[in-house]
Order: sequence, then structure tokens, then C-alpha cells
Amino acid sequence: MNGGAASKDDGFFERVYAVVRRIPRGRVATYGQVAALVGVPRGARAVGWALGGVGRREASVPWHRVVGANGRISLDGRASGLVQRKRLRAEGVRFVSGRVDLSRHGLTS
DNA sequence: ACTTTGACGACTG
DNA sequence: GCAGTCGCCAAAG
Repeated sequence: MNGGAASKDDGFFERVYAVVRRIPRGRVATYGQVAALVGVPRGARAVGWALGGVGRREASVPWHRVVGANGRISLDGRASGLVQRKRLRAEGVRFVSGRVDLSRHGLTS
């Protein structure tokens, strides 16, 4: 499918969703890491913006596996941040000082 | 086409 | 550790 390079799904959002969907359970990735995977090493901001627009895709996109640099939760201080943390913990992710242990669950570790 | 916003990242004081 | 600043990118109005 999608033999042609250009499809109507080549939006930045779709690309981010595809990458986030590929994040294995029990593992986490940073915005910068996701940005690099989608082809924009410095689009961390844009990635966060895209994830915020997940909306109905939240069921198919494990956005909770995406955290800020150093495993810090950008949503910290919001209700969604609490949910994210809870979900990660439910997957067996180890938290240290309110941060995700990237040394253990990092996408590259 | 321009301005503003946003779930970022890294550096400096 | 915290507050302030700059740079980066994409989308919406």
C-alpha cells in the first residue's frame, strides 16, 4: 500500500503517531528521540504539538510513552501527566525522583 | 504572508 | 535545583 511516496497521510502528525505506536511496551522515548525518528532532529516542539492533537487516536497512540528530555514528564503538573505516570508504572517502568529511568527504559538502552 | 502558540531542548546565571 | 533566555519546528488564526 502506498506505493507512491506521497500519500494523503504524509502529515507530520501521522508520522509522529506511527513512531509512537512502534514504541514497545515498558519502554519510553523522548520528544527529541521521536522527532529524530520522524525525520526532524530538532522538531521536539512540533512533536509535542502533534501529540497534543492526538484526540481520538489516543487509544491507538501510546502517547504516555513519550516523555521529555532526561525522562522528565512535560505534562507534570497537569491531570494528563498523572495519567501518563500511572500508565507507565503499570507497564513496569521504574520512576526515580519523579523521572523515568531512561537508563533502564530508554529507547536506545 | 505574518503572528502567535505549544505536551521541547540546551545553556547560562 | 530554579529562573530566565535562545533556538528549533509545525500548525492554526
